[in-house]
Amino acid sequence: MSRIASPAELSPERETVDTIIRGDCVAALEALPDRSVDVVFADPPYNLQLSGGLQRPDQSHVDAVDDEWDRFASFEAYDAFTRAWLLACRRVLKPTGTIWVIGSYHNIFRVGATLQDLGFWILNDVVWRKTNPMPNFRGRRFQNAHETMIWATRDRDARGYTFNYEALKAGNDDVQMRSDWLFPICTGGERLKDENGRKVHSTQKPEALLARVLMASSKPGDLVLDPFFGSGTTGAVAKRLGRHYVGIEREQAYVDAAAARIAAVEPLGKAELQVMPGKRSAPRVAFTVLLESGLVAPGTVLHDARERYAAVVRADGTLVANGEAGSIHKTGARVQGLDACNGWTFWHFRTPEGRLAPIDELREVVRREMAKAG
Amino acid sequence: MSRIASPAELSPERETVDTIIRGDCVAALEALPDRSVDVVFADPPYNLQLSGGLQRPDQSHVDAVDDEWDRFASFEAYDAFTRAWLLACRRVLKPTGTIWVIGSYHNIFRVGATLQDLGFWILNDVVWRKTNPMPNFRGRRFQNAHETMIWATRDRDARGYTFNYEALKAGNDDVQMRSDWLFPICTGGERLKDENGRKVHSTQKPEALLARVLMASSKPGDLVLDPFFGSGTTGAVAKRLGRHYVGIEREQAYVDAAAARIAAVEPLGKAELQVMPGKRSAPRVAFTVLLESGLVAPGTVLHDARERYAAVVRADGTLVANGEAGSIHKTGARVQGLDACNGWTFWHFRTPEGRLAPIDELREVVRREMAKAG
DNA sequence: ACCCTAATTGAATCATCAT
DNA sequence: TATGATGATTCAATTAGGG
Repeated sequence: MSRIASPAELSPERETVDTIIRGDCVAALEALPDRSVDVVFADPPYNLQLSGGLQRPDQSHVDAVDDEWDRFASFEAYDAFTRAWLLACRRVLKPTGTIWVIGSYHNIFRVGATLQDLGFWILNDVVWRKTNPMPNFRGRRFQNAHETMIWATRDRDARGYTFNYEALKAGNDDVQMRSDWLFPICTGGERLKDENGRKVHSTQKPEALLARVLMASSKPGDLVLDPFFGSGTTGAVAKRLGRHYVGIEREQAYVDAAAARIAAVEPLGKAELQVMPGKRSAPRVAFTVLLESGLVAPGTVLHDARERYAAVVRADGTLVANGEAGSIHKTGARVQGLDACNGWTFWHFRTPEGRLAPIDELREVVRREMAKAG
Repeated sequence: MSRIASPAELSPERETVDTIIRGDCVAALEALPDRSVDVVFADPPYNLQLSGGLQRPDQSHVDAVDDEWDRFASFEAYDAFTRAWLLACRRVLKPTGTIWVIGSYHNIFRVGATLQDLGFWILNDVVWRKTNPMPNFRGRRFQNAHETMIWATRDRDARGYTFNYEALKAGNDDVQMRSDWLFPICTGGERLKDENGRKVHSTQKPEALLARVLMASSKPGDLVLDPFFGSGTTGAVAKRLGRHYVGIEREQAYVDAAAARIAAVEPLGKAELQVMPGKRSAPRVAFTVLLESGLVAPGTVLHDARERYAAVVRADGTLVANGEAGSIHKTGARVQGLDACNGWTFWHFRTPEGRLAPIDELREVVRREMAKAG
């Protein structure tokens, strides 16, 4: 199922979808065409000031020294590395695409500032609260019980990015999804182990986290890029949710583990993957269509829900209230003394049973008719 | 009780304790001696970049932060401002002192990176989760339900900073305090209002938040500095908790309001200066969590208790019945022809033993898991 | 005094399409 | 690219007011 490739085999002209590219992230990204990716999910290394030392953008090793100048130099090197991979991701991101980056306080502030400097526009920071974080053993700090994700568009004025607001709300007891998410860390059967029972990757992310990220910000069939693929959680969840993926990973051991893992994933069926659409994506229906189809007769009197206002429907699809005519929206706004109004939900008609119902219900009737007719 | 001073009256030699200094933060800090402050709590301007107005769905106007003090020409200008006040704070901070800075995604990444650049050493980032955040009115993003605080020492190898680990743990059901805190925003009687009933300051912080900050990272008698004093929450809480304070504030109106507020504060007796337990989080479980955690698989068919109705679970956390999708509650209501329905108790799944059980049982499983995180 | 409903409000980077 | 029309969109808490 998932192909493994080295950068040399790939070019923007060749198919890279559902592939793990082995190699350095910036170099490997050259194999991807401009503006081809819908969502980037990145879990970059933050081996900052730690025993492992720091890598330059060219992956050469920086000697860890505790001098003042070196500390500065180290942050600079990390920033340069961050700039390089973020710029490469930005090139391959569609104008309507979004990027997620996850990190901890060691690196997330530098990543966030760099994102802003490069022109990305932050939509949210989202906190992953861990149900079962590692305790603080020394008792010298608060238990580090969360990580931070930044969600951003490519550009400040980006329009048309995917956010499945309605579906998230419907799955969240009908209240909108907040910026703090609670999930367990990755343990148990989900955690990849090698033949000696040791964990394959030190920071394997839980699939539940990626599932919410991808359900929120992508559509079935979208292309998801993970430039630090690691154990392949992004690929596994993308495949299960009917999204395409490209993963980039330097270490052969991770590549192999991820490929095997993804191969075992069974994608969900089309029906289960349908995302609940919001009204925004529904076809537009003009008020005149209700008249033309006989659902509303000229001369009908419409009211607001509490019958404080009234208006009469004219044959041309306008409403008249207090002697002035206008669209359902304009008239609704005018009678209330407001700037704007959604006439579809404001104006009500009386049903045969005597109930007062919004004309939006009639629009729904029309939409169902339209759907049947194709 | 609290003295108000202009910088000209002050010098490092004169006593500045329990004083509000009116003036620019960097200039006013020159009045303070080197290494004299135990804790800095800073709530700098967030550099919100609001383009236009915002209306609620009912067309009422959202009173946004449009204060002059929050306007910066560019990220560069904001960074220069941040460097300047952080450097000034660093000079007056004791080698054993710590600094807190609060912000949102608009500014906190730049603040955090600057802290690191200047040599501060981050101990934790702490998330303030709001019980009652403002909604996202247009449904284009996640509800912005938290702010971030960074807690840092003056230097990388700082020793001897105050962290009342045992006291915090004792007040937290004997488990160590996590990095995610839950508090309501500042409203009601605590919120300072002017004679017209309008809020005095657009971003007044809750006293509970400051109380936990100061109880965690300071001792009675310590000196707490707030370089952006605003309505004086830091001073009020410091006085109540038996800490000394210095506040710096540019605007006379804020200075006056803060002075009056602090004057009315009654300090607690020594015996009462114990940690207050945090409010436990309200256990809300989204249906999507059952999917994300694998307790329910997409495609599962749910029934009511008597199997008169059926619905299919989709990956986005919605149910489909008779071709229409919606939340567990909405769908349960629709199939019964009712206005409302508790989907958790209405919809049932078949257990491995063949028993029909409400999905509420699965929610209980998740709740037990989540309870660990508060 | 009490209950129920309505109104108000909070650090917010909050639309899209046709012309 | 700018303008105007259409029409999509809110949660928790407190406070005020009516009965």
